[in-house]
Amino acid sequence: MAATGAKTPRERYRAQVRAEVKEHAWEQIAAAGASALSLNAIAKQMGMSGPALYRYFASRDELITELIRDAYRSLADAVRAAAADGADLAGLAHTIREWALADPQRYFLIYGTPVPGYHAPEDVTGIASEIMAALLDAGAALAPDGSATPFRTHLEGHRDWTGDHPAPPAVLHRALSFWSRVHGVLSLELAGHFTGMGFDPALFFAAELDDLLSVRA
Amino acid sequence: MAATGAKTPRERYRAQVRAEVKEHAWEQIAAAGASALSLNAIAKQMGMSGPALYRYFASRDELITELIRDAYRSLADAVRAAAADGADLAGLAHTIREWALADPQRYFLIYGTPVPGYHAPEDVTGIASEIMAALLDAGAALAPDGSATPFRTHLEGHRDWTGDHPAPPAVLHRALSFWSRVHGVLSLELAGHFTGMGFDPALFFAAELDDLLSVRA
DNA sequence: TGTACATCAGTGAACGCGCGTTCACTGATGTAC
DNA sequence: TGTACATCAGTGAACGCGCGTTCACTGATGTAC
Repeated sequence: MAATGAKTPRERYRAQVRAEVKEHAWEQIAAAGASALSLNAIAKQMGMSGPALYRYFASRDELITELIRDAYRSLADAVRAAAADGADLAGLAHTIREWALADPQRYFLIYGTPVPGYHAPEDVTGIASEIMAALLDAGAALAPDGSATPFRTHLEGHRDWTGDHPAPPAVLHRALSFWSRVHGVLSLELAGHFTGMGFDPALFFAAELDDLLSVRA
Repeated sequence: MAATGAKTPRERYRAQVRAEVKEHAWEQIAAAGASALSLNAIAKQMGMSGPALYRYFASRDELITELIRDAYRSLADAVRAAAADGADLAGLAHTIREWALADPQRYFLIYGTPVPGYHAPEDVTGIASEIMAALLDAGAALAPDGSATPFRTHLEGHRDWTGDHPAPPAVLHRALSFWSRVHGVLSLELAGHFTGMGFDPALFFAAELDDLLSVRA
Protein backbone atom coordinates (compact mmCIF):
# COMPACT_ATOMS: atom_id res chain seq x y z
CA MET A 1 0.00 0.00 0.00
CA ALA A 2 1.80 3.09 -1.19
CA ALA A 3 1.59 6.32 0.74
CA THR A 4 -0.92 8.73 -0.81
CA GLY A 5 1.74 11.17 -1.90
CA ALA A 6 4.19 8.70 -3.40
CA LYS A 7 3.96 8.25 -7.15
CA THR A 8 4.48 5.08 -9.07
CA PRO A 9 5.93 5.49 -12.57
CA ARG A 10 2.49 4.85 -13.97
CA GLU A 11 0.95 7.59 -11.86
CA ARG A 12 3.69 9.92 -12.96
CA TYR A 13 3.00 9.11 -16.58
CA ARG A 14 -0.74 9.61 -16.13
CA ALA A 15 -0.18 12.98 -14.52
CA GLN A 16 2.09 14.04 -17.34
CA VAL A 17 -0.32 13.04 -20.08
CA ARG A 18 -3.17 14.77 -18.26
CA ALA A 19 -1.06 17.92 -18.10
CA GLU A 20 -0.23 17.68 -21.77
CA VAL A 21 -3.89 17.31 -22.66
CA LYS A 22 -4.66 20.44 -20.69
CA GLU A 23 -1.90 22.37 -22.40
CA HIS A 24 -3.33 21.59 -25.79
CA ALA A 25 -6.78 22.46 -24.46
CA TRP A 26 -5.55 25.90 -23.43
CA GLU A 27 -4.02 26.41 -26.83
CA GLN A 28 -7.31 25.56 -28.49
CA ILE A 29 -9.21 27.88 -26.18
CA ALA A 30 -6.77 30.69 -26.82
CA ALA A 31 -7.14 30.16 -30.55
CA ALA A 32 -10.89 29.80 -30.90
CA GLY A 33 -12.61 30.16 -27.54
CA ALA A 34 -13.78 27.60 -25.04
CA SER A 35 -16.83 26.56 -27.01
CA ALA A 36 -14.58 25.27 -29.79
CA LEU A 37 -12.70 22.91 -27.51
CA SER A 38 -12.74 19.37 -28.89
CA LEU A 39 -11.41 16.17 -27.38
CA ASN A 40 -10.84 14.62 -30.78
CA ALA A 41 -8.85 17.62 -31.95
CA ILE A 42 -6.68 17.48 -28.85
CA ALA A 43 -6.05 13.78 -29.40
CA LYS A 44 -5.06 14.43 -32.99
CA GLN A 45 -2.62 17.13 -31.89
CA MET A 46 -1.05 14.67 -29.48
CA GLY A 47 -0.81 11.97 -32.11
CA MET A 48 -3.31 9.71 -30.36
CA SER A 49 -6.71 8.38 -31.25
CA GLY A 50 -9.75 10.14 -29.82
CA PRO A 51 -10.96 7.45 -27.44
CA ALA A 52 -7.54 7.30 -25.76
CA LEU A 53 -8.30 10.51 -23.90
CA TYR A 54 -11.10 8.79 -22.04
CA ARG A 55 -8.42 7.07 -19.99
CA TYR A 56 -7.63 10.50 -18.59
CA PHE A 57 -10.86 12.45 -18.56
CA ALA A 58 -14.30 10.98 -18.15
CA SER A 59 -15.87 13.47 -20.54
CA ARG A 60 -15.45 16.79 -22.25
CA ASP A 61 -17.35 18.47 -19.45
CA GLU A 62 -14.98 17.06 -16.86
CA LEU A 63 -12.02 18.45 -18.77
CA ILE A 64 -13.57 21.90 -18.96
CA THR A 65 -14.44 21.87 -15.29
CA GLU A 66 -10.85 20.92 -14.56
CA LEU A 67 -9.61 23.80 -16.69
CA ILE A 68 -11.86 26.19 -14.81
CA ARG A 69 -10.56 24.83 -11.54
CA ASP A 70 -6.96 25.24 -12.68
CA ALA A 71 -7.62 28.78 -13.83
CA TYR A 72 -9.08 29.77 -10.46
CA ARG A 73 -6.25 27.96 -8.69
CA SER A 74 -3.66 29.76 -10.79
CA LEU A 75 -5.17 33.18 -10.14
CA ALA A 76 -5.60 32.49 -6.43
CA ASP A 77 -1.99 31.34 -6.18
CA ALA A 78 -0.74 34.43 -7.97
CA VAL A 79 -2.74 36.71 -5.71
CA ARG A 80 -1.70 34.92 -2.54
CA ALA A 81 1.94 34.89 -3.57
CA ALA A 82 1.81 38.63 -4.20
CA ALA A 83 0.14 39.21 -0.83
CA ALA A 84 2.75 37.06 0.88
CA ASP A 85 5.37 39.26 -0.74
CA GLY A 86 3.81 42.22 0.95
CA ALA A 87 1.82 43.58 -1.97
CA ASP A 88 -0.90 46.07 -1.14
CA LEU A 89 -4.16 46.46 -3.08
CA ALA A 90 -2.37 48.28 -5.89
CA GLY A 91 0.12 45.44 -6.10
CA LEU A 92 -2.68 42.89 -6.22
CA ALA A 93 -4.37 44.84 -8.98
CA HIS A 94 -1.27 44.66 -11.13
CA THR A 95 -0.82 40.99 -10.33
CA ILE A 96 -4.35 40.33 -11.52
CA ARG A 97 -3.86 42.43 -14.63
CA GLU A 98 -0.67 40.66 -15.58
CA TRP A 99 -2.30 37.31 -14.99
CA ALA A 100 -5.22 38.27 -17.22
CA LEU A 101 -3.08 39.71 -20.01
CA ALA A 102 -0.97 36.56 -20.07
CA ASP A 103 -3.97 34.58 -21.31
CA PRO A 104 -7.16 36.54 -21.93
CA GLN A 105 -9.26 33.51 -22.77
CA ARG A 106 -8.27 31.93 -19.47
CA TYR A 107 -9.53 35.06 -17.74
CA PHE A 108 -12.77 34.89 -19.68
CA LEU A 109 -13.22 31.24 -18.86
CA ILE A 110 -13.66 32.40 -15.28
CA TYR A 111 -15.13 35.87 -15.57
CA GLY A 112 -16.60 35.91 -19.06
CA THR A 113 -19.96 35.01 -20.49
CA PRO A 114 -21.56 32.32 -18.34
CA VAL A 115 -22.98 29.23 -19.98
CA PRO A 116 -26.65 29.08 -18.98
CA GLY A 117 -27.24 26.14 -16.70
CA TYR A 118 -23.62 25.48 -15.86
CA HIS A 119 -22.74 25.53 -12.17
CA ALA A 120 -19.18 25.17 -10.99
CA PRO A 121 -18.58 22.46 -8.39
CA GLU A 122 -18.24 23.53 -4.80
CA ASP A 123 -14.48 23.27 -4.49
CA VAL A 124 -14.17 25.76 -7.34
CA THR A 125 -16.29 28.35 -5.60
CA GLY A 126 -14.09 27.70 -2.59
CA ILE A 127 -11.02 28.75 -4.53
CA ALA A 128 -12.87 31.83 -5.75
CA SER A 129 -13.45 32.88 -2.17
CA GLU A 130 -9.73 32.51 -1.44
CA ILE A 131 -9.24 35.35 -3.87
CA MET A 132 -11.85 37.47 -2.12
CA ALA A 133 -10.18 36.72 1.20
CA ALA A 134 -6.88 38.08 -0.07
CA LEU A 135 -8.63 41.22 -1.26
CA LEU A 136 -10.29 41.64 2.13
CA ASP A 137 -6.99 41.32 3.96
CA ALA A 138 -5.24 43.78 1.68
CA GLY A 139 -8.20 46.13 1.87
CA ALA A 140 -8.24 46.05 5.67
CA ALA A 141 -4.62 47.15 5.81
CA LEU A 142 -5.27 50.13 3.61
CA ALA A 143 -6.99 52.87 5.58
CA PRO A 144 -9.40 53.53 8.41
CA ASP A 145 -13.04 52.70 7.92
CA GLY A 146 -15.10 55.13 5.95
CA SER A 147 -18.44 56.53 6.93
CA ALA A 148 -21.65 54.58 6.99
CA THR A 149 -23.67 54.43 3.80
CA PRO A 150 -26.88 52.60 2.92
CA PHE A 151 -24.94 49.84 1.20
CA ARG A 152 -22.49 49.42 4.08
CA THR A 153 -25.36 49.17 6.50
CA HIS A 154 -26.88 46.56 4.23
CA LEU A 155 -23.60 44.65 4.22
CA GLU A 156 -23.68 44.40 8.01
CA GLY A 157 -26.47 41.89 7.68
CA HIS A 158 -25.40 40.30 4.41
CA ARG A 159 -21.86 39.09 4.68
CA ASP A 160 -22.32 35.35 4.10
CA TRP A 161 -19.30 35.37 1.87
CA THR A 162 -16.67 36.70 4.23
CA GLY A 163 -16.18 33.39 5.98
CA ASP A 164 -13.33 33.52 8.46
CA HIS A 165 -12.27 36.96 7.31
CA PRO A 166 -14.43 39.29 9.38
CA ALA A 167 -14.06 42.92 8.45
CA PRO A 168 -15.91 46.18 8.99
CA PRO A 169 -18.50 47.02 6.33
CA ALA A 170 -16.35 49.71 4.76
CA VAL A 171 -13.64 47.13 4.12
CA LEU A 172 -16.12 44.67 2.62
CA HIS A 173 -17.39 47.46 0.42
CA ARG A 174 -13.85 48.37 -0.60
CA ALA A 175 -13.07 44.79 -1.59
CA LEU A 176 -16.21 44.52 -3.68
CA SER A 177 -15.52 47.83 -5.37
CA PHE A 178 -11.96 46.83 -6.05
CA TRP A 179 -13.04 43.57 -7.57
CA SER A 180 -15.73 45.01 -9.79
CA ARG A 181 -13.68 47.99 -10.96
CA VAL A 182 -10.61 45.93 -11.77
CA HIS A 183 -12.83 43.49 -13.61
CA GLY A 184 -14.62 46.31 -15.43
CA VAL A 185 -11.50 47.84 -16.93
CA LEU A 186 -9.81 44.53 -17.54
CA SER A 187 -12.65 42.81 -19.30
CA LEU A 188 -13.30 45.78 -21.57
CA GLU A 189 -9.60 45.93 -22.40
CA LEU A 190 -9.25 42.20 -23.00
CA ALA A 191 -12.38 42.08 -25.12
CA GLY A 192 -10.88 44.77 -27.33
CA HIS A 193 -13.44 47.46 -26.60
CA PHE A 194 -10.68 50.04 -26.23
CA THR A 195 -8.96 49.27 -29.49
CA GLY A 196 -9.38 52.10 -31.92
CA MET A 197 -10.06 54.60 -29.15
CA GLY A 198 -6.45 55.68 -29.13
CA PHE A 199 -5.60 55.81 -25.43
CA ASP A 200 -3.36 53.47 -23.48
CA PRO A 201 -5.35 50.93 -21.45
CA ALA A 202 -2.54 50.61 -18.93
CA LEU A 203 -2.83 54.30 -18.08
CA PHE A 204 -6.58 54.04 -17.72
CA PHE A 205 -6.15 51.04 -15.46
CA ALA A 206 -3.67 52.99 -13.36
CA ALA A 207 -6.05 55.93 -13.17
CA GLU A 208 -8.92 53.76 -12.02
CA LEU A 209 -6.65 52.29 -9.41
CA ASP A 210 -5.55 55.69 -8.19
CA ASP A 211 -9.12 56.79 -7.82
CA LEU A 212 -10.07 53.59 -6.10
CA LEU A 213 -7.29 53.89 -3.55
CA SER A 214 -7.77 57.56 -2.78
CA VAL A 215 -10.25 56.71 -0.08
CA ARG A 216 -12.39 59.54 1.15
CA ALA A 217 -15.37 59.91 3.41
CA MET B 1 -40.15 51.69 -59.46
CA ALA B 2 -41.35 51.78 -55.87
CA ALA B 3 -40.05 54.36 -53.44
CA THR B 4 -37.36 52.93 -51.18
CA GLY B 5 -39.52 53.15 -48.09
CA ALA B 6 -42.67 51.62 -49.53
CA LYS B 7 -43.14 47.93 -48.90
CA THR B 8 -44.71 45.41 -51.18
CA PRO B 9 -46.58 42.57 -49.49
CA ARG B 10 -43.64 40.29 -50.26
CA GLU B 11 -41.20 42.65 -48.62
CA ARG B 12 -43.46 42.88 -45.62
CA TYR B 13 -43.61 39.12 -45.40
CA ARG B 14 -39.84 38.81 -45.72
CA ALA B 15 -39.31 41.33 -42.94
CA GLN B 16 -41.73 39.49 -40.70
CA VAL B 17 -40.11 36.10 -41.22
CA ARG B 18 -36.67 37.60 -40.64
CA ALA B 19 -37.93 39.08 -37.39
CA GLU B 20 -39.41 35.76 -36.35
CA VAL B 21 -36.14 33.98 -37.06
CA LYS B 22 -34.34 36.47 -34.86
CA GLU B 23 -36.83 36.02 -32.06
CA HIS B 24 -36.22 32.31 -31.99
CA ALA B 25 -32.50 32.96 -32.19
CA TRP B 26 -32.68 35.13 -29.07
CA GLU B 27 -34.62 32.43 -27.27
CA GLN B 28 -31.95 29.88 -28.13
CA ILE B 29 -29.19 32.21 -27.02
CA ALA B 30 -30.97 32.92 -23.76
CA ALA B 31 -31.38 29.21 -23.17
CA ALA B 32 -27.94 27.90 -24.06
CA GLY B 33 -25.64 30.73 -25.06
CA ALA B 34 -24.69 32.13 -28.42
CA SER B 35 -22.35 29.29 -29.34
CA ALA B 36 -25.29 26.89 -29.29
CA LEU B 37 -27.25 28.84 -31.86
CA SER B 38 -28.29 26.61 -34.75
CA LEU B 39 -30.05 27.50 -37.98
CA ASN B 40 -31.54 24.03 -38.29
CA ALA B 41 -32.94 24.19 -34.79
CA ILE B 42 -34.52 27.56 -35.49
CA ALA B 43 -36.08 26.25 -38.68
CA LYS B 44 -37.51 23.28 -36.80
CA GLN B 45 -39.01 25.59 -34.18
CA MET B 46 -40.67 27.58 -36.95
CA GLY B 47 -41.98 24.47 -38.65
CA MET B 48 -39.82 24.91 -41.71
CA SER B 49 -37.03 22.93 -43.27
CA GLY B 50 -33.46 24.03 -42.59
CA PRO B 51 -32.51 25.26 -46.04
CA ALA B 52 -35.53 27.58 -46.11
CA LEU B 53 -33.73 29.99 -43.81
CA TYR B 54 -31.13 30.63 -46.47
CA ARG B 55 -33.74 32.74 -48.25
CA TYR B 56 -33.47 35.14 -45.32
CA PHE B 57 -29.90 34.92 -44.07
CA ALA B 58 -26.88 34.10 -46.16
CA SER B 59 -25.23 32.16 -43.37
CA ARG B 60 -25.15 31.51 -39.67
CA ASP B 61 -22.46 34.15 -39.29
CA GLU B 62 -24.61 36.74 -41.00
CA LEU B 63 -27.44 36.02 -38.61
CA ILE B 64 -25.18 36.38 -35.58
CA THR B 65 -23.72 39.61 -36.89
CA GLU B 66 -27.26 40.88 -37.38
CA LEU B 67 -28.13 39.94 -33.81
CA ILE B 68 -25.09 41.80 -32.54
CA ARG B 69 -26.09 44.79 -34.60
CA ASP B 70 -29.63 44.68 -33.24
CA ALA B 71 -28.36 44.38 -29.68
CA TYR B 72 -26.16 47.45 -30.06
CA ARG B 73 -28.98 49.29 -31.79
CA SER B 74 -31.39 48.42 -29.01
CA LEU B 75 -29.04 49.58 -26.27
CA ALA B 76 -28.14 52.76 -28.13
CA ASP B 77 -31.82 53.54 -28.66
CA ALA B 78 -32.60 52.96 -25.00
CA VAL B 79 -29.78 55.23 -23.91
CA ARG B 80 -30.65 57.95 -26.37
CA ALA B 81 -34.31 57.84 -25.46
CA ALA B 82 -33.42 58.20 -21.80
CA ALA B 83 -31.09 61.10 -22.57
CA ALA B 84 -33.80 62.75 -24.65
CA ASP B 85 -36.10 62.42 -21.65
CA GLY B 86 -33.60 64.44 -19.67
CA ALA B 87 -31.89 61.58 -17.83
CA ASP B 88 -28.55 62.38 -16.23
CA LEU B 89 -25.68 59.91 -15.82
CA ALA B 90 -27.46 58.17 -12.96
CA GLY B 91 -30.53 57.81 -15.12
CA LEU B 92 -28.48 56.38 -17.96
CA ALA B 93 -26.88 53.91 -15.58
CA HIS B 94 -30.25 52.59 -14.56
CA THR B 95 -31.41 52.47 -18.13
CA ILE B 96 -28.40 50.36 -19.02
CA ARG B 97 -28.90 48.10 -16.01
CA GLU B 98 -32.55 47.49 -16.84
CA TRP B 99 -31.66 46.79 -20.43
CA ALA B 100 -29.02 44.25 -19.35
CA LEU B 101 -31.23 42.52 -16.78
CA ALA B 102 -33.99 42.14 -19.34
CA ASP B 103 -31.80 39.76 -21.33
CA PRO B 104 -28.39 38.95 -19.86
CA GLN B 105 -27.23 36.87 -22.80
CA ARG B 106 -27.97 39.78 -25.12
CA TYR B 107 -25.74 41.93 -22.95
CA PHE B 108 -23.02 39.30 -23.06
CA LEU B 109 -23.30 39.00 -26.81
CA ILE B 110 -22.00 42.56 -26.90
CA TYR B 111 -19.82 42.86 -23.82
CA GLY B 112 -19.02 39.26 -22.96
CA THR B 113 -16.26 36.89 -23.95
CA PRO B 114 -14.99 37.82 -27.39
CA VAL B 115 -14.63 35.14 -30.04
CA PRO B 116 -10.99 35.17 -31.13
CA GLY B 117 -10.72 36.39 -34.69
CA TYR B 118 -14.19 37.87 -34.94
CA HIS B 119 -14.38 41.53 -35.86
CA ALA B 120 -17.65 43.39 -35.93
CA PRO B 121 -18.42 45.25 -39.16
CA GLU B 122 -17.87 48.97 -39.21
CA ASP B 123 -21.47 50.06 -38.89
CA VAL B 124 -21.68 48.13 -35.63
CA THR B 125 -18.75 49.95 -34.10
CA GLY B 126 -20.48 53.11 -35.26
CA ILE B 127 -23.51 52.28 -33.15
CA ALA B 128 -21.22 51.53 -30.22
CA SER B 129 -19.81 55.01 -30.44
CA GLU B 130 -23.33 56.48 -30.36
CA ILE B 131 -23.55 55.06 -26.87
CA MET B 132 -20.25 56.65 -25.87
CA ALA B 133 -21.45 59.94 -27.32
CA ALA B 134 -24.52 59.88 -25.08
CA LEU B 135 -22.31 59.20 -22.06
CA LEU B 136 -20.04 62.08 -23.01
CA ASP B 137 -22.96 64.48 -23.28
CA ALA B 138 -24.45 63.42 -19.99
CA GLY B 139 -21.02 63.53 -18.35
CA ALA B 140 -20.35 67.03 -19.61
CA ALA B 141 -23.54 68.29 -17.99
CA LEU B 142 -22.59 66.88 -14.65
CA ALA B 143 -19.98 69.05 -12.99
CA PRO B 144 -17.01 71.31 -13.66
CA ASP B 145 -13.82 69.78 -14.91
CA GLY B 146 -11.62 68.08 -12.37
CA SER B 147 -7.93 68.57 -11.94
CA ALA B 148 -5.29 67.36 -14.34
CA THR B 149 -3.95 63.86 -13.85
CA PRO B 150 -1.47 61.82 -15.87
CA PHE B 151 -4.27 59.95 -17.58
CA ARG B 152 -6.21 63.10 -18.42
CA THR B 153 -3.11 64.62 -19.90
CA HIS B 154 -2.65 61.45 -21.91
CA LEU B 155 -6.23 61.72 -23.13
CA GLU B 156 -5.56 65.20 -24.53
CA GLY B 157 -3.54 63.58 -27.27
CA HIS B 158 -5.50 60.35 -27.57
CA ARG B 159 -9.13 61.09 -28.17
CA ASP B 160 -9.66 59.47 -31.57
CA TRP B 161 -12.93 58.07 -30.33
CA THR B 162 -14.72 61.26 -29.36
CA GLY B 163 -15.65 62.14 -32.92
CA ASP B 164 -17.92 65.17 -33.06
CA HIS B 165 -18.33 65.23 -29.30
CA PRO B 166 -15.36 67.28 -28.12
CA ALA B 167 -15.03 67.46 -24.38
CA PRO B 168 -12.40 68.38 -21.82
CA PRO B 169 -10.19 65.50 -20.66
CA ALA B 170 -11.90 65.24 -17.30
CA VAL B 171 -15.20 64.62 -19.05
CA LEU B 172 -13.68 61.98 -21.32
CA HIS B 173 -12.20 60.34 -18.27
CA ARG B 174 -15.54 60.47 -16.49
CA ALA B 175 -17.30 58.78 -19.40
CA LEU B 176 -14.70 56.01 -19.54
CA SER B 177 -14.89 55.46 -15.81
CA PHE B 178 -18.65 55.41 -15.92
CA TRP B 179 -18.65 52.86 -18.70
CA SER B 180 -16.12 50.53 -17.13
CA ARG B 181 -17.58 50.69 -13.63
CA VAL B 182 -21.13 50.12 -14.78
CA HIS B 183 -19.90 47.24 -16.89
CA GLY B 184 -17.85 45.84 -14.00
CA VAL B 185 -20.74 45.58 -11.57
CA LEU B 186 -23.24 44.55 -14.20
CA SER B 187 -21.22 41.78 -15.76
CA LEU B 188 -20.31 40.26 -12.40
CA GLU B 189 -23.94 40.41 -11.36
CA LEU B 190 -25.26 38.94 -14.60
CA ALA B 191 -22.65 36.19 -14.61
CA GLY B 192 -23.85 35.18 -11.16
CA HIS B 193 -20.65 35.98 -9.30
CA PHE B 194 -22.62 37.64 -6.52
CA THR B 195 -25.01 34.78 -5.94
CA GLY B 196 -24.35 33.16 -2.64
CA MET B 197 -22.64 36.25 -1.27
CA GLY B 198 -25.85 37.39 0.35
CA PHE B 199 -25.99 41.08 -0.50
CA ASP B 200 -28.35 42.82 -2.91
CA PRO B 201 -26.67 43.59 -6.24
CA ALA B 202 -29.00 46.53 -6.81
CA LEU B 203 -27.72 48.22 -3.69
CA PHE B 204 -24.13 47.62 -4.68
CA PHE B 205 -24.86 49.05 -8.10
CA ALA B 206 -26.41 52.12 -6.49
CA ALA B 207 -23.40 52.50 -4.20
CA GLU B 208 -20.97 52.33 -7.10
CA LEU B 209 -23.04 54.92 -8.88
CA ASP B 210 -23.08 57.22 -5.87
CA ASP B 211 -19.34 57.01 -5.57
CA LEU B 212 -18.88 57.56 -9.27
CA LEU B 213 -21.03 60.68 -9.27
CA SER B 214 -19.59 62.26 -6.15
CA VAL B 215 -16.94 64.02 -8.20
CA ARG B 216 -14.02 65.39 -6.29
CA ALA B 217 -10.64 66.86 -7.13
C1' DT C 1 -60.80 40.43 -66.68
C1' DG C 2 -57.98 36.88 -68.32
C1' DT C 3 -53.85 34.85 -69.77
C1' DA C 4 -48.53 34.18 -70.03
C1' DC C 5 -44.67 34.73 -67.74
C1' DA C 6 -41.34 35.83 -64.07
C1' DT C 7 -40.34 35.87 -59.37
C1' DC C 8 -39.61 33.81 -55.23
C1' DA C 9 -40.70 30.85 -50.84
C1' DG C 10 -40.12 26.49 -49.36
C1' DT C 11 -39.06 21.29 -49.80
C1' DG C 12 -36.44 17.05 -49.68
C1' DA C 13 -32.40 14.76 -50.72
C1' DA C 14 -27.77 14.86 -50.33
C1' DC C 15 -22.73 16.03 -49.05
C1' DG C 16 -19.13 16.19 -45.99
C1' DC C 17 -17.91 16.96 -41.67
C1' DG C 18 -16.71 16.61 -36.81
C1' DC C 19 -18.43 15.75 -32.61
C1' DG C 20 -18.76 12.83 -27.99
C1' DT C 21 -18.78 8.41 -26.64
C1' DT C 22 -18.87 3.01 -26.32
C1' DC C 23 -16.77 -1.33 -27.05
C1' DA C 24 -13.97 -5.30 -27.97
C1' DC C 25 -9.44 -6.03 -28.55
C1' DT C 26 -3.97 -5.85 -28.63
C1' DG C 27 0.21 -5.18 -26.56
C1' DA C 28 3.09 -3.32 -23.21
C1' DT C 29 4.11 -2.55 -18.30
C1' DG C 30 4.13 -3.74 -13.64
C1' DT C 31 3.36 -7.27 -9.65
C1' DA C 32 3.51 -11.66 -7.01
C1' DC C 33 5.49 -15.79 -6.13
C1' DT D 1 16.00 -14.44 -11.81
C1' DG D 2 12.29 -16.28 -14.08
C1' DT D 3 7.63 -17.28 -14.87
C1' DA D 4 2.34 -16.44 -14.50
C1' DC D 5 -0.83 -13.24 -14.03
C1' DA D 6 -3.13 -8.74 -13.53
C1' DT D 7 -3.31 -4.06 -14.77
C1' DC D 8 -3.75 -0.56 -17.84
C1' DA D 9 -2.64 2.50 -22.14
C1' DG D 10 -3.95 2.89 -26.60
C1' DT D 11 -6.25 1.37 -31.14
C1' DG D 12 -9.72 0.97 -34.70
C1' DA D 13 -14.30 0.35 -35.83
C1' DA D 14 -18.65 1.81 -35.05
C1' DC D 15 -22.99 4.47 -33.44
C1' DG D 16 -25.88 8.23 -33.60
C1' DC D 17 -26.14 12.77 -33.98
C1' DG D 18 -26.53 17.49 -35.57
C1' DC D 19 -24.36 20.82 -37.96
C1' DG D 20 -23.89 24.29 -42.17
C1' DT D 21 -24.67 24.45 -46.72
C1' DT D 22 -25.77 23.29 -51.89
C1' DC D 23 -28.91 21.96 -55.36
C1' DA D 24 -32.66 20.71 -58.34
C1' DC D 25 -37.27 21.04 -58.09
C1' DT D 26 -42.47 22.27 -56.94
C1' DG D 27 -45.96 25.35 -56.21
C1' DA D 28 -47.72 29.64 -55.00
C1' DT D 29 -47.68 34.69 -55.58
C1' DG D 30 -47.12 38.75 -58.08
C1' DT D 31 -46.55 41.38 -62.74
C1' DA D 32 -47.26 42.73 -67.65
C1' DC D 33 -49.94 42.90 -71.44
